[in-house]
Amino acid sequence: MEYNHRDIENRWQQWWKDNGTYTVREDASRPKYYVLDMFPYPSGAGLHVGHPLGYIASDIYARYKRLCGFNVLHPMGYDAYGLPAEQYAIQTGQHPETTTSQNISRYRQQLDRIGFCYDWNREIRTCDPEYYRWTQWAFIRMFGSWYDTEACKARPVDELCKHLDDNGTEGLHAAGTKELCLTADQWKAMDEKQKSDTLMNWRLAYLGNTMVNWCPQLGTVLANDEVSEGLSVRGGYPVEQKVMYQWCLRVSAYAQRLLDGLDTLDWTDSLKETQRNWIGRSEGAEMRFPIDGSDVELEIFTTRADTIFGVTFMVLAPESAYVDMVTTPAQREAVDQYLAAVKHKTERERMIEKKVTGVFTGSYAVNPLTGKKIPVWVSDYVLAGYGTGAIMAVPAHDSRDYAFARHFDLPVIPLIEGADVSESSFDAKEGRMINSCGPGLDLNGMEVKDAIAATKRYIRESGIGRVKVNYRLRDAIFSRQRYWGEPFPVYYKDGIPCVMDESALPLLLPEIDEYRPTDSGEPPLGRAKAWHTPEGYPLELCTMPGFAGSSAYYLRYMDPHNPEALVSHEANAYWRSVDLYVGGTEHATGHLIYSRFWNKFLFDIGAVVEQEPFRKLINQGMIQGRTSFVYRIKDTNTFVSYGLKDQYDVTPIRVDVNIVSNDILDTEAFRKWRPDYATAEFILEDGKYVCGWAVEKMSKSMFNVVNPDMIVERYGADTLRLYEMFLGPVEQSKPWDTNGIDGVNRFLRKLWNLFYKGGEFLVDGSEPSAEALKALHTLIKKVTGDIEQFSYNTSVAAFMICVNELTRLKCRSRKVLEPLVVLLAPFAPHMAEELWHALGHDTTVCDALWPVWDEACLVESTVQMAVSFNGKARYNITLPADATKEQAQETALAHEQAARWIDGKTIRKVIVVPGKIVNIVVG
RNA sequence: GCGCACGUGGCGUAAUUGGUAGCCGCGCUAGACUUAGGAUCUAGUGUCUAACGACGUGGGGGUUCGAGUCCCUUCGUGCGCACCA
Repeated sequence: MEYNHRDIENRWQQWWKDNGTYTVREDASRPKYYVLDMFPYPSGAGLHVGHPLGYIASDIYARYKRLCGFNVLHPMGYDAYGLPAEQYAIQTGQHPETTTSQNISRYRQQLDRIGFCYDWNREIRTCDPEYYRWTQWAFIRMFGSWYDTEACKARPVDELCKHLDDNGTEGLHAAGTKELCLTADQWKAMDEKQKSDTLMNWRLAYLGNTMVNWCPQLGTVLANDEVSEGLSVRGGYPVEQKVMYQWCLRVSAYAQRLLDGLDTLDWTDSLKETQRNWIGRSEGAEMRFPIDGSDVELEIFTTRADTIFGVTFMVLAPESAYVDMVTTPAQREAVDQYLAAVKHKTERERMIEKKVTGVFTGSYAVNPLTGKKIPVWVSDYVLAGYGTGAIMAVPAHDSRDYAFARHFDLPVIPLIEGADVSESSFDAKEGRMINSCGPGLDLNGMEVKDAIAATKRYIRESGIGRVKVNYRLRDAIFSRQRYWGEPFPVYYKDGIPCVMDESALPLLLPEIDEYRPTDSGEPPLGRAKAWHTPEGYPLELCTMPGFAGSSAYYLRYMDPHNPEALVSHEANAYWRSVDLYVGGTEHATGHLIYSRFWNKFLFDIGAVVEQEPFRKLINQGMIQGRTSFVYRIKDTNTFVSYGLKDQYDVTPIRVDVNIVSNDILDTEAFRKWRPDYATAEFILEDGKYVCGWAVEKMSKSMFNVVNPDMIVERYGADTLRLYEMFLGPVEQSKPWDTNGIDGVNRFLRKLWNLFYKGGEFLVDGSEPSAEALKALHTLIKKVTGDIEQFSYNTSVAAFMICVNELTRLKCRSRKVLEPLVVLLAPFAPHMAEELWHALGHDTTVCDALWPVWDEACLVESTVQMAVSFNGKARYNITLPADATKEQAQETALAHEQAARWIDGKTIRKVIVVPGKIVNIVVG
């Protein structure tokens, strides 16, 4: 019987389905293991060859853990809300739900063909009301919570209200948008609307006027991680800054815990570093500078309080509330002009230009240490969103301040001995302080480090400010002006935002006739009929962002059909958290921050038992596409082959990789590809049209998407699985190519031929030779170690070596081949299952026992001999079995010679290579 | 600019973690077999050399009996943050 992948794979996929092989139940008698993939967004292009890279890696691990006796949870679902489906809906009028479920069926079909061990009974979709009711539920709970910065946890808003009733803000330690100061009487005197507005300052889910990233083309706001270099990550449209009244999540309250938690995680250092960067903790001080001749005090944040004697001006962010307060009538016009100019520039333009701009407000601040008057300026190099939106400028020791001072001819006072500030600032935190003496504080002669400490102490004692930790991490903007997302369980009662009762969930996404914003500029939900509560209060028109549904999905898999809770306490206490999470590194500052935040919040309210959602994380590399190009001669419909293109004036055009083979274009298929090209002419080289190529991200718009279906069809799923693993380390990105796939396929056929020859099943009960056993046990040892380290490429190589060896030995022994099948099961489950049953088993290979290697088999063919050296040290040397006496003596002699180097030191290890000595390790 | 990775044959990669550099696969070369294929098998394949041999892990330097691996420096690539005070 020949190896027929189609027959085998179809048959066993059906069998697994019929027998519920991958159904998982909680089982207290076995240890649990939770393996999770980042669930995909079901795009219209279908699954491409890059998706399965991570899925295969996790599938191998899940299957391996099961063979080792763990009860493995390995679920899959869909991140179903998203922009592409909505944009498609706007164009075609088709309901996003329709296209989304079509795409999901396609994904499911493709996934099934690869033979994953998912428990599909646990499938979830974020757009399913039975799922998103728990997203809405979490939002309601966040709305009803505030963050106690002393207890370091979320607490119910009722307790906050009680505190305000009793003490006002006195003794209140709460993470808030602003520092509020209220007496109990002031609080109690507020009406309902005022109280609601005030509480927004502390709620974890709150409505606030915040600077948002507004994308006009998409008609919606975006979170910071959805914007890159001033462009939207999805679509690449320009993004501008704008103040809007939006729902936000107070992620910033958890900044320190998100930072601390990283130390407990088994993630790569680079990913942790990325998150640390994103959280951006910096220790510094907040200081107040009074404005001369006014009651206003400017509050600034600095990490270089030690440079306070070098402050020669102050700078405000254009959006800062201080600007209005300190601008003098004489400067009013100039300032307004500047603000208008800044406002017209997008963030991207600001970043590209990097020109020094600014305007004087007319006011002077007073340096609290020297009493000197210093001018207050406005400039867009100061960011409104960081610190207090105002800075003290120290041009001698900050390059940005330096550039500004030089441009506007402001004084520069050097504060560090020997620092040359004639050409540029001296930013390093080292050296001895000079020019730094004033009433109450003398830093002269101190090292910078000590000066920072001394200044901090002074600030605390003198009351001119306070030591403060600042984070770069901002609150997450949670409103999206879109249709295809979770509706907020929020209504407005006389303008006061209220959340719905949990018992009323889910709040279903209403049907609308068109998916565009309304003519009056309201979000699409403004088109919904009867979009109000039974009492007639209007419902929120925005929907939640993409990360809402993906923030707690891993919890729902534990208990996917529970109508009472997101996850029952029992299920959560059993599965706890994800032991292994596999996904792309692109989620480092998005999903992986939000999920950790969400989980910590759920932990605070007692809904889950673990502080961190993902114990270990592996980032699979991206499989890039290899885009093919054709070259059209300008203003013609003639295309010139790659080698001749330099002779013409050409435009490169991307062409569908599926009509290109080995860089040769199928010209007939090209003519049929697009109506424009039906009449295309070609200038060929050697009768062929050669395409150019480039490595780019695999995406539909680049026409470089390769679907796994063709590979599965031609070579089978087992070959695809092995090949994707064989390509290189899972973490590494690489362009897709099929150059080595034949080798992997050949290996599977060779392995098959160990069991079958000419249609006959040849495995027998004979005793294996020592060599065959050695080959097997070497493999067991290697593969077991490799799987634990996700080094699958070397595992596949080890399989090849073993099979080649067994083929050479003509080994047909069941004692070798049966364990081999078990080892194969995680990698090539279909073939393993087929062979397992051929060996006479009637249960699945998934329930077999992972073999343990026998060290004795590995050393059996070598002999151990003891060599003593000077009577002081004694150690073992392993020589090959066929080593001659002469060789052994030679070895001993070599030791003696080597001993001259080691002179009195202890011998730790001796490494002997067959025949000759290499070295002696001494300690 | 700051931070984090990484750099090995024609290609993808490996190296027991400081111990024979190049495992395994692709490709290539030669041969065998054959109703000829996108099949299978055998041998060879880092560079230079007719050969002995020498050289070889981006470049330079160092530690070590011994360095792809550790340290310094330089160049190059990728990723993250980026006017964050």
